Amino acid sequence: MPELPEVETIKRDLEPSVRGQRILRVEAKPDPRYRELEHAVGKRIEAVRRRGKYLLFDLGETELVIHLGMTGRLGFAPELPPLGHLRVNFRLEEGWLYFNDPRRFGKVFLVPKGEYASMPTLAEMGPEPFENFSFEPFFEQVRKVSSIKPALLSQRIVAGLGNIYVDEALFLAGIHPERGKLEREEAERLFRAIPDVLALAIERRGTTLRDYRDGRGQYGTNQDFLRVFDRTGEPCPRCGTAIEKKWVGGRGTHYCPHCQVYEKRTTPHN
DNA sequence: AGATCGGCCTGGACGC
DNA sequence: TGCGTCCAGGCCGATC
Repeated sequence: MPELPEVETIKRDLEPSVRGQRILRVEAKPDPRYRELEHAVGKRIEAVRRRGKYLLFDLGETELVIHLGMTGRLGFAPELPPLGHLRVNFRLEEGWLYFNDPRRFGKVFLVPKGEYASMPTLAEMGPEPFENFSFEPFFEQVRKVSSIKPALLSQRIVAGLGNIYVDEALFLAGIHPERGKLEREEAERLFRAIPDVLALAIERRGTTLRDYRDGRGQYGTNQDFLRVFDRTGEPCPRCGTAIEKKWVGGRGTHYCPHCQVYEKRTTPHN
């Protein structure tokens, strides 16, 4: 469910509410997805950060790592909301930090600060698209991949893209999702498109297709601005050709068959 | 070493 | 109405 823009929105919503508060109690059923949480009791939340799609709560020597999976929803409220799948509840000094997750793909781990061995994707996360993202290392990677979409979903080339924003960025860059071995000009377009797509989605507080809510339980608005994702059969906003859907790397993939061709272009695009 | 596939879960949409 | 099937924003480990 949540990709970088959604997680960033939640982070910005929660930080001012929970920073400085002590964790008084933790409620969670025994489950390998919710690990070592008893050690959070008594700790103060010193800061809230985001890395890719992961939320990191600094508790001093330890760190609370939360990944929302597909349907996870994290929020802060004076009282626990009446949600049907509350998995982990943190009682703070002034309210509750709650984690609701119907499908239980999410994870809540307490780890020694920076110890991410139990979460390989986080441990091997690529650069943040708004911080240390630079073109040449990006090009070095994408010039070698066999298929660009699965490569971007791996989080190793750049952090934070999921199924929605990969499709949107590839559309904006005019690149077919299965294209491999990108040339420099394609890589340049994609390198620009990634932060563009993500920044606009953050401004719009994320994309709510079904489950996503921000840190206050509200919808995002970016779903109204998607160009290809979930728009199968609708006209391409650039050329009018019907958007197609196919399976790439096991994920439903939306693209314009006219603007995003598999072969190398012989004429400059846009 | 890299790519691919199934598994993890529940709920909603759809077809009959 | 009810039932079966398929699909979903992500990650991980096994296998080729």
